[in-house]
Amino acid sequence: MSLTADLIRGHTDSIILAHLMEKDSYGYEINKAIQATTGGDYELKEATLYSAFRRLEQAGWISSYWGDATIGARRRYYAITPSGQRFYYQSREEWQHAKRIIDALLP
Amino acid sequence: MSLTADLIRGHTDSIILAHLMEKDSYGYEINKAIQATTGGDYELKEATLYSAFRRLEQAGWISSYWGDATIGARRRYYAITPSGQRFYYQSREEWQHAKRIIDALLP
DNA sequence: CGATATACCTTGACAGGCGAGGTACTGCGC
DNA sequence: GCGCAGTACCTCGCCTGTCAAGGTATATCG
Repeated sequence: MSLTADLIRGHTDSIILAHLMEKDSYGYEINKAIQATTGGDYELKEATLYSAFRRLEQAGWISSYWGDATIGARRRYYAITPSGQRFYYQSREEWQHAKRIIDALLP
Repeated sequence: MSLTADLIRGHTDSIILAHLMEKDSYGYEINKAIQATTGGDYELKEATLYSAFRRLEQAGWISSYWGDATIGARRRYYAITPSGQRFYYQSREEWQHAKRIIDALLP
């Protein structure tokens, strides 16, 4: 929801990478998965999602390839790279850290 | 630290309000308090702090008055308003919510 | 045939964070 | 007496991430 959007700002990259840790995926599917795991409480806006893909690919944390487009709309699949995996683990630790800090500051 | 800066983005307002819940305070002191409670792990940049004050005052969540400047540099004190208190409690709940969402998305 | 769902993408505006720079006063050491 | 560190405030302008709005194309179902 829009309520929490500002607070989750900055976590988009990690959230996307988390899904790519499981398996290669594409934009639409990732977004559906996020909605599913949060029970509809959160979703990425398309513009946010695709600008994140561009950012992540430029950083070398993901790579992309076109899926088989013999049927249906073509899909651009993304795969996480080794450095992307390292970045993900690091981001998760930073999240744990940030969480502790914010919890300490909001008594 | 710069590491967590992006992740805490968006929590500046709540963090400031949290300190004003205890007592009226001024910029410099609030920042020192944040550094103290986080053991130096986090600090607000001055520009961030003062732009937040402007934002919060415009929103009617805090009010300001000049402290006694008979000695030392003058201080502008800030006090939280009733609507600011309501906003603070609401923000804290939203943080709990956002925390749950992010935890669910970063397994 | 039109609506809906899938699936992608771009543009441009906006807001928050912050580096860099500035002001002014006090107290300390040399 | 002078410079420096600490206290305390403030502004300007850039950068980055988000997202509303708009666009494209295909498959399915009634």
